[in-house]
Amino acid sequence: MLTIQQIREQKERVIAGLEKKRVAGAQQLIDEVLQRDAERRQIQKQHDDVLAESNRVAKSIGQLMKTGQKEEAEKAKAQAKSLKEEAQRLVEALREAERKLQELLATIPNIPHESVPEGVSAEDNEIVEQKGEIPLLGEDALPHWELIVKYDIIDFETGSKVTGSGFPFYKGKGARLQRALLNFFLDRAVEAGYVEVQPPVLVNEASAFGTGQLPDKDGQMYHIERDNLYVIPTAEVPITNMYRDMILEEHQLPIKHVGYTPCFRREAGTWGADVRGLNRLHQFDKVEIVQIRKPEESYAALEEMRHYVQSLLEALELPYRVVKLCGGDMSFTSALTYDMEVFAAGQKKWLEVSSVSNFESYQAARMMLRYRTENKKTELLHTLNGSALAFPRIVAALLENNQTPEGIRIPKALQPYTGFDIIN
RNA sequence: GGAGACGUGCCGGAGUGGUCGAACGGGCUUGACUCGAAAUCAAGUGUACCCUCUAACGGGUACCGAGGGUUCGAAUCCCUCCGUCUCCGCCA
Repeated sequence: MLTIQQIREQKERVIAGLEKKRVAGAQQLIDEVLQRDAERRQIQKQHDDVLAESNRVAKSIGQLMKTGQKEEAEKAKAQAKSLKEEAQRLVEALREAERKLQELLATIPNIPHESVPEGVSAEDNEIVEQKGEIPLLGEDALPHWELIVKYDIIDFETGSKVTGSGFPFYKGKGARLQRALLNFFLDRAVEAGYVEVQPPVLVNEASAFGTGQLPDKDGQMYHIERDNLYVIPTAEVPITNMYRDMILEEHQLPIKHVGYTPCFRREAGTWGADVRGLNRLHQFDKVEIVQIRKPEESYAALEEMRHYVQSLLEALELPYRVVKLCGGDMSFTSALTYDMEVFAAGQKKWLEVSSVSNFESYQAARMMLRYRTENKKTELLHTLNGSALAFPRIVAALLENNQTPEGIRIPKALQPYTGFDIIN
């Protein structure tokens, strides 16, 4: 979240940022935050003063007892008691003020980087780069949801029976392709300097809050009520939260991790004609990269991550474009996001396969993730992450773009991992 | 799942109601000594919030797994929860 210090010190910048993100009533929101903050400080001052007095009296009682001044001690006790009662009233008011302030702060999204374009929706996003040949297929080119049936490699109907819609089975070469992608993506990331981790796929409430899924995306996650655990929507959550409540030393930085997990999303109310087949699932596989950086390095790291993801798409010979999201289309927690979209020639659509974001100190503030600077100050770190990559839409594009009368060709880079060069 | 033990600062480890943010040792930082290093000696060494216009400095409050309670006063007593370890059970 934004810290109260940030809001106090850079009020105008914060308001302008929220407006760019199309937050309604930004000015009033920030005014309310500042007013609540002032209230809180005033109450805390009173509370601290009363407690300080109470502590002084309590200490003097100890002295009086030692020197045997019983009467004096009794008098002091009575005084201490009334101070204590006053403090108790104040502590309740203080908690209430803190709770209100925190609640309000938690609803404020991150503010965008200055380079983020103005805009309200995906149509205002800025295309930064486009690479690769868009394949010219004949009129008989099939979308992937027909190809998977034709070659019997992914089975949605059985998944519906066993679990529900959006939970497919991968079979035969389809399953093997998943395994190939997993190893391919992990091997590449490790070569690029990311340390592999295999995280839990269930996280507690504090972790879900730490990376910003709670309270903003409560309805998006599966929740296990009995144990109060959330099923992760992305590996970002457990991996970034490894460092929650930590003060890192400079020599530990930068931190770079890669992890594979299945991801689970309820996607309530988002089903429609344009999310057929693999385009949107409740369970899907993803390899995620995460970096934790000193603030002054984070934008260089973002570019590095973006180019790394591009190199994967190039290795897979997929035509893609890089899109910089506009203010209105960005996520709650992000300061700058690049989406990577591949062209799927069967459905003739661009599909988002990766989203690479710099959260600056937004997640770090929620997680209390800091480092000690050279002059021994503690300072919030910056967190970043990106998909590298999400499997289903990659598979969709591979199937559609590489279909031939003989079968579906597998790109060269993947062949050592699949053990075959065609699905037929 | 059952029984028991335990949870203190960067680490080890004291502390069973008052002057304890916390002995002692190690580590680390700075200084002295040295051509330099080692050894030795001395000093320092947590986090958050608040107050002082800001900052340094200073002052206050809170924090000894978490949350409650008892008390004028709790790391120390009581309750609940979480975690770790040992034994038994179960099991991939």
